[in-house]
Amino acid sequence: MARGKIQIKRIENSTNRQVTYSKRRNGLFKKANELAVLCDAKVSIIMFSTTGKLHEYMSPSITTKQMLDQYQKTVGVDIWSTHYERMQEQLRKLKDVNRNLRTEIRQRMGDCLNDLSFEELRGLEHEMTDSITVIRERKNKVITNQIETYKKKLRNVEEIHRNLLHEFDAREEDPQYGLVDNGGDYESVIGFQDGGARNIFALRMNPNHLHHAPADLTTYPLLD
Amino acid sequence: MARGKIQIKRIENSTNRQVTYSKRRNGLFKKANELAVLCDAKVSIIMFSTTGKLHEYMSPSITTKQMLDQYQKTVGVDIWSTHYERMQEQLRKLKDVNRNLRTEIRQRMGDCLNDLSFEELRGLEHEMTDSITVIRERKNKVITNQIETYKKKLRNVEEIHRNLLHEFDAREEDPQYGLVDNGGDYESVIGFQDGGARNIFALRMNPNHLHHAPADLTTYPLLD
DNA sequence: AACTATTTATAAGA
DNA sequence: TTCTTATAAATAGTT
Repeated sequence: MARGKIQIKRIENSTNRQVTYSKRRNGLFKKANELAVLCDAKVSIIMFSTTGKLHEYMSPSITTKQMLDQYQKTVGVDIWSTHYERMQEQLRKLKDVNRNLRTEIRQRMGDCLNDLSFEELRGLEHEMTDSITVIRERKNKVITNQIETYKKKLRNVEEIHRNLLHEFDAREEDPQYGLVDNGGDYESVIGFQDGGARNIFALRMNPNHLHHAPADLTTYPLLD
Repeated sequence: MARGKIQIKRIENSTNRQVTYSKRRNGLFKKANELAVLCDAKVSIIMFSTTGKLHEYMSPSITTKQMLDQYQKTVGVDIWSTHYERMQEQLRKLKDVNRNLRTEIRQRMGDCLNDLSFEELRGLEHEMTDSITVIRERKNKVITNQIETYKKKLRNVEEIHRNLLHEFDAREEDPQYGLVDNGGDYESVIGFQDGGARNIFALRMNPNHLHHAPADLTTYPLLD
């Protein structure tokens, strides 16, 4: 628009195009700013050059996000919907899976059996009976291991006890060490063994008094 | 910029401001289009007037969505992250819940027992034993009901059979009806009872040959 | 919406 | 990139 009129069509000379892009971009942003100030409007310009470089203008006192949120609200179409779609699908699938898992657990707890056929009930009973066998074996293994551990600890404590008694006798026979009396409280020495002796008696408690609190299904919210 | 220079500041006269907004908006869009064509660039202008009215310009051959997607990709996802955050949190929670449910089922199937203490194993065993009782009761109720149903159907079929025989005898004594012989295939009549008679024999099959295929845990993907 | 005096933008050259 | 400048384009105020 100076030194000669030009056709409005793509500038073929690359350098020329680049220069014009830079000059006109500044002009456009200046005009945009004047418009925003003069008319108290919100103006947003986003542009990409051929090479993919981003330039943007925003009215004073507004962020890009505010601008685009308002745009979204005004147009009424959710610009970001496609970005949500995959997530929403994922959520839906997870909720389904969740429901199925929950139902399966309920059935294994004796609830929600009304939908099961005779064959399914037979299978479930059979499977659970097998599982209980496994659980019982594991339980016995655990308790056996525990008892073994306590036996070893007990043997250890007894050994220490014997040694102490032995040393005590030796000193009694040789008065040069003098006689130390702590009231015969050997427990205090045994106590150093991490309370092992005490726990042995704990095993004699009636196990029926130990209560198992299974995880409540309601502690896994479905998040609807 | 004609007939006198103006200050770049908000135009107080409302009508004047409105007119200027309209004129300059057209000018801005024209400039934007020239720039887009001359320099082969993608240009997007979004603007709101004081009254909230929306006007927009997009380069030829690009949609608003493409433009904003490219913008998003260039700037980074930070702009939309707040939109995602709640969903992502939801997804994370659901996956956690899912994992817990899965573990619980596995334990009830006799897997993953290594993390359980003796008390927990005892509780699980006890609980499952109780559940099996419930399942067994339900199973027996179902099969009892089924047997009752088949008994009724059988009685019904026998009744029909008797009536047919009776009618057959009556017609044999009264030749005016003529003699109809379908080869003695009374099954075809019994068959009308929804195959009931046949199913009765099905019950005599060795139930051990019926196989229960429990839902495979792997059919509930975790969607990581 | 049209006109037009004037300002502003800018193409080409340095 | 920046400056210059002749000229095209935009537009403020008016009709």
